[in-house]
Amino acid sequence: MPVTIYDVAREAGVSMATVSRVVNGNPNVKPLTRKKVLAAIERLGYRPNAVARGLASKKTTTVGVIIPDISSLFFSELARGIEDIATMYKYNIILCNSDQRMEKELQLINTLLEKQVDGLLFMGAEIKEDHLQALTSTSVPTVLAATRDADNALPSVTIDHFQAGYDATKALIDRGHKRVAMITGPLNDPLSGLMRFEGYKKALVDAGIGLNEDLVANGNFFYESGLTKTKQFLQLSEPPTAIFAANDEMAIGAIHAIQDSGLNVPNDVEVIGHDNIRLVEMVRPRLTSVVQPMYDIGAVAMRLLTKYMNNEHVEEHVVLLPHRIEYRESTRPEQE
Amino acid sequence: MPVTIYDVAREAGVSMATVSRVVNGNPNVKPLTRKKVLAAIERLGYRPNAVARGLASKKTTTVGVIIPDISSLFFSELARGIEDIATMYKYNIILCNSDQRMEKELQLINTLLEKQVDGLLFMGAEIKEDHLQALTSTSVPTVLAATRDADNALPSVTIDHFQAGYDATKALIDRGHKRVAMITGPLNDPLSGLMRFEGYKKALVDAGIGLNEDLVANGNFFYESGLTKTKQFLQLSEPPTAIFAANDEMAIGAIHAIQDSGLNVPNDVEVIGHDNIRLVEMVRPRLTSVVQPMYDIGAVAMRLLTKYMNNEHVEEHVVLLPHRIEYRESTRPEQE
DNA sequence: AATGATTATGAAAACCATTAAATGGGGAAA
DNA sequence: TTTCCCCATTTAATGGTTTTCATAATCATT
Repeated sequence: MPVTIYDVAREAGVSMATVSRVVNGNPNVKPLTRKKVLAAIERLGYRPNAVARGLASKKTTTVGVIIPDISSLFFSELARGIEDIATMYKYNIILCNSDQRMEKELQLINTLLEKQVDGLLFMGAEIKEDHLQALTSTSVPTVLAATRDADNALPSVTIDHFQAGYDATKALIDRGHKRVAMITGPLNDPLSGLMRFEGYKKALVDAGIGLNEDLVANGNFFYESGLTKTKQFLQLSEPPTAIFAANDEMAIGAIHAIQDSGLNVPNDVEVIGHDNIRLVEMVRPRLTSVVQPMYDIGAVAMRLLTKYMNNEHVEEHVVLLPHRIEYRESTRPEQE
Repeated sequence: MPVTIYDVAREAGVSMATVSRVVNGNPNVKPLTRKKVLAAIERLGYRPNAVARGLASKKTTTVGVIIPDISSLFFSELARGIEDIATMYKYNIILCNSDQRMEKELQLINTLLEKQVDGLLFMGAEIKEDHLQALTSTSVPTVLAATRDADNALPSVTIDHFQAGYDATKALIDRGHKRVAMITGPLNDPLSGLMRFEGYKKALVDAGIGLNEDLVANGNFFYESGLTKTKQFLQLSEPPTAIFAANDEMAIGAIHAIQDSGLNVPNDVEVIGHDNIRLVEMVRPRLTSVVQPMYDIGAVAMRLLTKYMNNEHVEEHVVLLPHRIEYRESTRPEQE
């Protein structure tokens, strides 16, 4: 029923190979022939079948994207970066939510490979041996975005989370704080969880303050957890005067907990978040945050993937993007 | 190089047809044969090629999703609903951002049809003649999510935006307000823009108040626009005592503008937003908002699409989901 | 044991393109 | 004129499945 390349060939009085050349912009076609073919295509309303093309050419111009949760402010921004660059290079995206469940992740990798994607972009928390095995069981190139495997076996694009945690903590210490609390992410998340926390600890030690267990709480990256953990902090006999939260949602929860207990941000407690999601501008006081360039991470990761898919040479397969702190009103202007 | 169904057939000593049956769960296979085939598959590490399958079966178990902007809080939630149900029915999603640019939308429709998607899920603002033409140039079923065409020619899933605008406005009027302002969306957006505004006007008229042009501002759905439009409202000689914003981001901007000018929400000005995105819980005061069930819209739209793809009977192709107002602290407790 | 009804299996034709190799025609060089 | 080369085009093979149709095997009935 649908129009095939064969129909066009007959209509134009040429072979299907010639039609194929015209469709694919091959220059070896006489202008007159091209015109005839184009006319036939127009007349018949021919639309090339990408599935057949994929089978014949072994290329689908499609990449698989495995993401924990597209409805997250953080990942949706990343996804946008991925998709924009993909579009730029004429790829489409098959998007899959994993909820960071390993079995789902493995199953998705498999499904995407069955679908013959030209490349794979993976976002998640921890990369286990099973992941590596699944991803290397094939020649399909893979790039990790905002994620890294322990041995750097796979190409990845991230920021330096240890340094980010260090910087945020040090910024608070430099403002004269001795009691700097941290609301961490889940510590089984090696980068956003563990590394930021390690950076925090190192900054404390370097400043001669040392770690106070009472001032550390494990959050889960959600607003609620920032709220409740901070309430607990405020009930300490010596509550913190500054809080670093491992992401912005928790930081905003922290701010509200502080405000709800009658205290002022930043005068009583200063707060720094992490990621600099769009939300930080939409709260009062606006949130000081470590800028993790989500869009760029996605974009760079996708760009890197295109290089692998084209067999271009890649000089450095572990990319670290710069971060910085964007100061807003949840911290006081720096002391001179 | 990769293992094909033929390799498995040889290894197992059967024909490819039998292997195909085993792989696809066809019951007409002797248990012993099935076992042999399964063993061969395991031994060879066979992974079915979905592209070849798609060519042969004319089904790709993939649906195309055209969305204005995946990084938007609103649409990413919708997308999650879509993806969850898609997964449930064993479909994958090709996700494309349109930025609501018509030429891009049309081009994406075409690309997705080339890729032989089994169905199409479209989100956007206005559905023009060109869209309808592109979408009906094919037998691939399409469902509109959070979008509707003027003639209801296409299946769609939305809420009643007129009624939603009416209800929000009436809620404010019922609280005794005479000067109820509205920050609308772009009025070329028929539902979120125009319809909500129409509902607002009707509620005013029904209450015998009538439209006051000074109390209407056209926003663009972004935080900034809520902020600036509200500042303008507050400079009027008779500023509004209540504001209905066509979405939550603008409503939060409105709250901040009010607070920044030293006034109190809700005591001086009450504010109602629209959509009930996750953000509404993360501001102080928390925002009263018209609940538009984004996740459900996505989920229901996808479910509807599966019915069309399976040629199941559909009783009603224009689905209206219920909405309601979730009251929080940006409005005062209702008068008895 | 013959018959018919099921069930299990195989052979081969789609599916719709790409692509490598073959072909034919035209022009230039010998 | 013959030979060689180049360009445009065609022929035919290929990609990995599903699916139809035919055949073979099994089983229950009589």
